[in-house]
Amino acid sequence: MDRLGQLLADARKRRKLTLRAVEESIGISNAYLSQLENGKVRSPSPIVLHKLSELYKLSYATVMLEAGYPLPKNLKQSVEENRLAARIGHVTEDEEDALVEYLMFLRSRRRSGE
Amino acid sequence: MDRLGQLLADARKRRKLTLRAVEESIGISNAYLSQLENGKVRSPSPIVLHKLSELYKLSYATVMLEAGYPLPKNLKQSVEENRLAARIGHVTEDEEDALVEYLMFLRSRRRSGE
DNA sequence: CAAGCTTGCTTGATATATATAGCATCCAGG
DNA sequence: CCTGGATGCTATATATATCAAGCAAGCTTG
Repeated sequence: MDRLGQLLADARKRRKLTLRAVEESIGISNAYLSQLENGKVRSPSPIVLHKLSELYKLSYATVMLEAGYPLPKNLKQSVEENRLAARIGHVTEDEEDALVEYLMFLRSRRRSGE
Repeated sequence: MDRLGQLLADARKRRKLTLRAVEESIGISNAYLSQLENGKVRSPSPIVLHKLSELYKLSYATVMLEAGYPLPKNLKQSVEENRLAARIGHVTEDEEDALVEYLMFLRSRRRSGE
């Protein structure tokens, strides 16, 4: 049930790194790393996991999964939604706000019978 | 800067859900949801974000990205442009037309100095 | 108006992620 | 031996995620 710790510890040893070497390299304290590897952390930050994945050359997705976090299902939905984005292209934040507001206006008008 | 909160708030309203309805639905306290939407949470758990994404029918990848978490590599790029779509949700073809037209209007007006 | 809801928000409490400091063991060289 | 560094670990402190309770403003219905 604590496979994440094992995974991280194995990977670190495979790379022949000490806890303090990792700490120096990516700025995560050796104390915390030790707890991570010994299963004493329930929900480490994805940012921590990402740094470790990169340093150890592990798949970030795999590590996230092992940590018990969900992964994005697939690109399907994103790609679908992307139709609008593709058509509109890049928008500034202000433009985005304006568009959202305008859309809500459009819809409220339609609902109340024009 | 607190775009995650905006994203989540917009999506919830689009689904016409109250904070307490969401709480009941996925077991995240309305108090915490409020803080989330108002940018008072720095690093919400991916599990929370996942539940919200599903309930609101948002792309989990987009939400994660907006929260400042890294994504598995191949996903990242395709979703980056997709913020607008996630915020706006599904639009009919007519609405899409109207939005594009409105955006062009916005831009033309700005270019001519007013 | 009053009583009672609904809704969003704030406050106070608890849990836990993460850091700093320090301990125990091991091993190398003098 | 013994001193000193390296290594993994523990203990304590601080920040912050998350919840339970409750407040304020707005509706609604009598």
